[in-house]
Amino acid sequence: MNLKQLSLELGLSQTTISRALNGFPEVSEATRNRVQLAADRHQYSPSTRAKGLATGKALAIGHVIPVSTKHETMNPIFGDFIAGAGETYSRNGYEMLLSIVDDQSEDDIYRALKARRSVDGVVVHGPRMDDPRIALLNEIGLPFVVHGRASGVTAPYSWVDVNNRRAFNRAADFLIDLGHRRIGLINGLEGMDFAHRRRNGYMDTLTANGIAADPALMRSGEMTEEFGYTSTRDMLALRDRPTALMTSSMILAMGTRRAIEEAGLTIGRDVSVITHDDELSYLRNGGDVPIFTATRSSVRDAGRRLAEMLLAGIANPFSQPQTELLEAELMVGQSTGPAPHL
Amino acid sequence: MNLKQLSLELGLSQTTISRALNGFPEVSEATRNRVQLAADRHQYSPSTRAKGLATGKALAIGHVIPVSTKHETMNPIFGDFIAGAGETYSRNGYEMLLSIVDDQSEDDIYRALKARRSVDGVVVHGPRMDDPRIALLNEIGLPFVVHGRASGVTAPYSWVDVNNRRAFNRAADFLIDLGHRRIGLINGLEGMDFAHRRRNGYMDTLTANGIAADPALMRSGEMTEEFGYTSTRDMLALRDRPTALMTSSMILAMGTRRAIEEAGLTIGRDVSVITHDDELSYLRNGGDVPIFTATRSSVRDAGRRLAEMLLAGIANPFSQPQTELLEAELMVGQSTGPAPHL
DNA sequence: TTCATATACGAAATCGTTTACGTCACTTTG
DNA sequence: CAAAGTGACGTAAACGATTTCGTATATGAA
Repeated sequence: MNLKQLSLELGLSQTTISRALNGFPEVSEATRNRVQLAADRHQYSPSTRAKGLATGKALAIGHVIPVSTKHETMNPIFGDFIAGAGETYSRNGYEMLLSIVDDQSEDDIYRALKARRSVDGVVVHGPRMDDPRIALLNEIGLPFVVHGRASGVTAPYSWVDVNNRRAFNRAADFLIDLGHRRIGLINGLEGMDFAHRRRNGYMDTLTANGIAADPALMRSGEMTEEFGYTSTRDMLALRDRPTALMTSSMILAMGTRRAIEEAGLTIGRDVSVITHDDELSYLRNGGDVPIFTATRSSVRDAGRRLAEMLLAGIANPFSQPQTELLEAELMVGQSTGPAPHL
Repeated sequence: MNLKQLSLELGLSQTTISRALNGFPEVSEATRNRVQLAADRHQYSPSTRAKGLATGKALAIGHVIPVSTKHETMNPIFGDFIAGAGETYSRNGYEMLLSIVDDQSEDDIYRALKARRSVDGVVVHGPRMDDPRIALLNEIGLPFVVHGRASGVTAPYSWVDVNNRRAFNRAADFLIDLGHRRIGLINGLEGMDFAHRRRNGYMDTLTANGIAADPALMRSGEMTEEFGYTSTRDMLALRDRPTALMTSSMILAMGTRRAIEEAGLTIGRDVSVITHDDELSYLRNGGDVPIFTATRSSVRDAGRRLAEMLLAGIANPFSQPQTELLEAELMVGQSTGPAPHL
């Protein structure tokens, strides 16, 4: 069913029908009702393509998901993030376009999305330090919001981020208050901006408390269970082993737990663990009492906020870049306790 | 840059340019090169919307991701699955449209996708038993392939699935060969078709070996770590506790491990565990030697195959429904051993 | 030379909307 | 009562491609 067919059936012009359905004032309530009824009856809904052509808007947002070519790893937070964003999109009549792309050829994708005019804006996932994508998107003039930030990029841009530094400050503080002095960090890949900020938060707090950061206690890599496991296992094998560990994700923390238990130690007693928790729907951190003490911030919520910000920016093209810094809560769970006397 | 601008610059008609770029024969090689060069120079790529309008194809595939309204849970395999499918799409010039939708209002989404003509076909995720979506899609005439199957649906339809029944047959057989008789099952939600098939595989093998299935040893629910944990904890508290457990996902298995270790038992000695492993990129089941003995089948690969099947079906509208049954490998890891004498 | 046949290109319709202008029949106003 | 609004609707031109017919020139055959 299309406009022409409807217009024939109703004996009205396509113009009137279009206006009636889009809520324009220059159409009487009587005919508007008549049109609406007929449209419902035939389940008419305008062709996105034709509408897009006519209006010049795509009514779609692009998400470009980088997949590491080396390990083919896809960030597990991604699912929940787009679940949040998708909510906002559909509420506003937008569609979501997904591009999976290896992190080599990202540039081309953004250019192509712009050239083909298939989206009105994009979300930048997994920003790295000095991320070149921000300059690129500014240059080609495609509206965007970054999930996270890119240290080193001076140009203004819109972003939604968790206060990673503060979160890891507080986590480290919490451990130090419990008497820990040997605190390890198992972090995401070094080039990722969030990992950089978390490490800074961790190191600053250590330094502020007169603790020298020990490179042997700092690991960064792809955030898999396996990496959490091997990192923890190696650190626990040190003669001067850590009494506490901070990890950047629940999945890393699960690997950490495996290594701790395999070493015959008890989590929360022999080794304390604090993890960052993105509140992934399938990885809930326990019920009433969290399993892991964690810095918690919902990535799904971040998706919602970011989508709203992007849509607002598109609706109002001359607005200034917006930013939003989400604070993580520190949830005390069963995985932390006073430092043991070794 | 659009066709008209290019045509003005080159002194050719839009027709010729379109034909040159789309590889039609009625254009001389000389002008084809000239056009190609100019197009490259200006980074011209045709507007998806205009092209779609003109050709009647959307060059896009829709993925409708159901999110359980009750628990807001999103299936963790989803990310890797679309990573696989996305590869195929971009290789064939297709885009991927994502709709996140609560499992109530799925019908409307399919109808809307059809009415708005925004996709050429859709992927059905998470089929349930007697899933009504298959009849719906057949009725409205939108090409589709199901990831999984729907027991009870008699109409033919295309699908790609893992041989869940066989996988759980083999896993149960393996445990029985090791001497286990009390074998628990921690499965996905009862209504999900895959869960049904896995349970059948499990029960058949038990029955075939003269073991009565015990309802106390069978659990099904949302496949979270938490559910794996509580299920295992409860089963281990039984006076006649299981010596082996089968779980439907790595994440469940991690919860299972937590409960086993918390109970002071050792995995692979006191309690054996076999899990199904979808080879999620961030949840690799160990390195050379798998952590968990597992029935393994790559969901990313399934995504690739399914996307190919769907595109083929769209290219050839009168073809018969295709099906593909992927076999899972049994990988022996460290989580299984001979049944202990209780 | 003439007619058929490629070869290489162009004009214009088409896809399904939106939207800038008309238009026409009634008020309303001075 | 004529001019000026106003309310309700229609005409036709976009939007940016593809595609169906043409058409002009060159080539070959009769």
